Amino acid sequence: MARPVQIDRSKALRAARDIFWRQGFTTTSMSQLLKAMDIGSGSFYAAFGSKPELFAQVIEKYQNWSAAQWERIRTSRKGLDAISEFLNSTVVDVSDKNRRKGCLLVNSILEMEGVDTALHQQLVGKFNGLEQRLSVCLQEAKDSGTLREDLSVAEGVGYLMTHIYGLRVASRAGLSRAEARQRVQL
Amino acid sequence: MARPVQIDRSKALRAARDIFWRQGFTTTSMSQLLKAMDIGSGSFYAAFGSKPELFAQVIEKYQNWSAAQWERIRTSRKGLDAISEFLNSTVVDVSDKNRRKGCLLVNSILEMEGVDTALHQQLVGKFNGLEQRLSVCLQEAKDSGTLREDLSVAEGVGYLMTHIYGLRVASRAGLSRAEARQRVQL
DNA sequence: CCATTTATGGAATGTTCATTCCATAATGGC
DNA sequence: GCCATTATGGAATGAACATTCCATAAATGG
Repeated sequence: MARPVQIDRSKALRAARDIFWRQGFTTTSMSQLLKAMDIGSGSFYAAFGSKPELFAQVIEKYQNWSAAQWERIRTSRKGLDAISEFLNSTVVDVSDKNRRKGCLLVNSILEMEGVDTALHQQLVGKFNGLEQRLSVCLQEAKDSGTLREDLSVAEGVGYLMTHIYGLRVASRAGLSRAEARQRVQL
Repeated sequence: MARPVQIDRSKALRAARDIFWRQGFTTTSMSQLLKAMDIGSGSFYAAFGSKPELFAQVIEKYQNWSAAQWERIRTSRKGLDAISEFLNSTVVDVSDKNRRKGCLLVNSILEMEGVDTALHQQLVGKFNGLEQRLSVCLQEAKDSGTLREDLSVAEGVGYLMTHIYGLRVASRAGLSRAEARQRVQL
């Protein structure tokens, strides 16, 4: 009937994710983006709506992937083990040299502050989901007695969140994977 | 002889610092900047050169102020006391509601990555100066036996740097001063 | 009080950006 | 093989941006 769609949607989304990850949303221009995704502007606007809408879709996919990874960890581990495994995966996720720069979610939270308030809030909400998950694990550890006696669950969560922010950001600022690995050993 | 300069240079620099601190370099447009500094474009380019040059001057001033604050702490405290006091001052510095957003230096390191590589490197260098200072304090603590036995100086520095990054970034993402205060108690 | 010099801020400039427009291309049904 | 339909990518558009230009303003020495 009509000309069929040529673009590979998920391939294009992956390319967009990677360039946003490396350069951020604002810094990445439409011309760079189109070149990276290897499509023309006509197809782009037909398929993804606009630059901000594409970004939202990329974030959504990343978030789903990240949540799935957490589920995978949780099926085999509980308490401090789960947390430790999560920190290890964070180090890997965050330091994939010259492809990625830090954590896409955290980078975007920082960048969108004051640029797109709605998206910023949405991102903060998603990141806070992590706080819930960590809290559950710490409670498990508390119940089974593997958590340090003098540490409350709330304190532990605050400590971990700060540390996780720090890792994700420091790696964007040039921390090597080896250094990051060291810093994960509590 | 000629018309005298009307602008108050240090007042203008302070205004520029505050708007950059709140909004970042890229997001702040020249029209916003000129309004905040309350000067016209003619005077601006005569006095400060360009938007990036102004930014460099602002960073320089901030960095000097920050170094001076460190010196002040060091005159009265040593070892872990100095570090603890530094963390307290970080919390205050970083969470001055609706005037500031996180740490100007860290914010700029993150923002300038891939935008202005030269400035980015320069900023990372300045921030790494902190690593040196912390290292000296931890060594003092080690020597006087106040540092936990099982912690090396290098490990301690890595831990602290991650935590400091985390604090400065989390506060930009909406951490309240009260929460930040809690997280400073090791 | 005039001439000279320099500061000032708003108007003009040229560039870059995201987005839209459009001529062309590619398909399936007839 | 031609028609209807929709995808495509490059050219056109208009807004926003940093910077420059310039007529005017404000000062001092003569």
